[in-house]
Amino acid sequence: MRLITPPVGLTALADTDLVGQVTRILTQAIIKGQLLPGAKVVEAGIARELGVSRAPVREAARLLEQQGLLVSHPRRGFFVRKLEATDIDEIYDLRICVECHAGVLASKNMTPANRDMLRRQIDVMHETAGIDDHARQIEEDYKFHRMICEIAGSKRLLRLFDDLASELRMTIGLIGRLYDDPHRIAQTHEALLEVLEQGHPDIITARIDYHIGAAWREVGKLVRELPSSTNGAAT
Amino acid sequence: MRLITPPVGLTALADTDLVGQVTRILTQAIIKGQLLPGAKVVEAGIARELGVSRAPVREAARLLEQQGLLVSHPRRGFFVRKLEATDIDEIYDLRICVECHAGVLASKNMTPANRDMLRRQIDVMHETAGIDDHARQIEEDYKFHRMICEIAGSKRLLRLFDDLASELRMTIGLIGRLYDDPHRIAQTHEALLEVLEQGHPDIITARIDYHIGAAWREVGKLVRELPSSTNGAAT
DNA sequence: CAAGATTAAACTGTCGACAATCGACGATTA
DNA sequence: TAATCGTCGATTGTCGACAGTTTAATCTTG
Repeated sequence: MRLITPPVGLTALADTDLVGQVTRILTQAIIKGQLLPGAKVVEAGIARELGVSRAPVREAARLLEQQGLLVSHPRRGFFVRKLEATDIDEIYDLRICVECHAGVLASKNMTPANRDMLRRQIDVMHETAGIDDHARQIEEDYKFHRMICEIAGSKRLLRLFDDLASELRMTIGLIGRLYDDPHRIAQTHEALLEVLEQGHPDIITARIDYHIGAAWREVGKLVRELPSSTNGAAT
Repeated sequence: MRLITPPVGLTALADTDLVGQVTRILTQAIIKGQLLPGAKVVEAGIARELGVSRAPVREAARLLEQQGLLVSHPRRGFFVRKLEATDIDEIYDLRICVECHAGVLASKNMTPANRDMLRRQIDVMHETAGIDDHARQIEEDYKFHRMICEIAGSKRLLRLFDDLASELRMTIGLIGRLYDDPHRIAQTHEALLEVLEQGHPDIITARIDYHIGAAWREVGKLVRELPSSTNGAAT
């Protein structure tokens, strides 16, 4: 069977997928702090506000639960997850494990195109370093690390990174500021890129371990300084 | 309205936590091969067969999608995921990454109680080695590895392992038999436990890397031997 | 006035229904 | 004859409703 009508290269039009939209909106609301940690997510309320029924909201909430942004107490509803210090530790610990691996894989797939992509991202980081938009700066930082996972070439690795990043984003509103000078952070990434190009697994691992470990220590310090909402959302 | 889609032979269920039950039942149906890879999962059919409405079934399907057991084609429904050879590779690659890390963490938390638990599990593996129940043998193997993740003490690490194992379980019906003598596999785990007790990170990593790598190579060989359903579940 | 009991409101879990959409099959045309 | 179009049944996406449970608000009582 031959191809009868040749494709003309049109972009598929936006699906009116409500579940996906609700998921994105809720995620943004949590990141932006409109939904504070521990807050109850009332299905009917969200549904009314968005002009949809509860069914899509419930399905979206289940997704966000699986993703770690919400917790579900049966018969009582969904609540915005409260990240404890131990959660932060777990996430950063996994990040190190995962990103070290991604780095090694990525270095094997390193092409000029990939190198340029990373290089350009570092440029973007330098550009946004001057602007007073911490959320944006953190986001550009994530983008760089995400690229490494993309280059590693494993869908599951990438999804894992996205999940972890998504959980960490919750803390942006909490922390509110970067833990170091943005330019300095960008420079750190230059060094990281250099090591990736060189391609020695041990060195890459050590470097990424230190890189993320540094962030871990700083964020951990900040989190422990905070009023540190003591309860665990249980009862 | 007649029954259009043929029943899959699912059992009835209780009346609380429907979503959880449907999730478990569908998972089992996939593992046991009642729902073959590529098969369409008709919401109404499943719902009718289980005696519930479509709402819980949809939510369960969404969970299984996030978990990688199902894929969703918008407006066309859910289908049982088809694992390609590259998927197997990704999963085992991640398993190595994750379980090496878990092993190192676990060795730090190693207590007599933990040691005994692992030891007993190896005994169980030896016991079931004689029985002609390959699914059971594989399950006991997973249990041992899961214990290591439990001992590691990170909820996220454990969940990650469960997700990966869940995806791999899909292949049990596909592979159908163990890739090696069960007793020999059990012995391998004894060596693994020994290394864990000793507590040298590098040795642990190397050992687990080799241990899982061996399974990877064997399973990979089996998968590539199969008719290897070439298409991607489209149409 | 405080603590427990009681009642009312709100919310979740689940269901059945309806319109929009998809895939299959047969009709149509060159 | 083969490719395209039109039609129809099956299935999804979404909705509004109802029962049971949880939460709060109010009342009772020592």
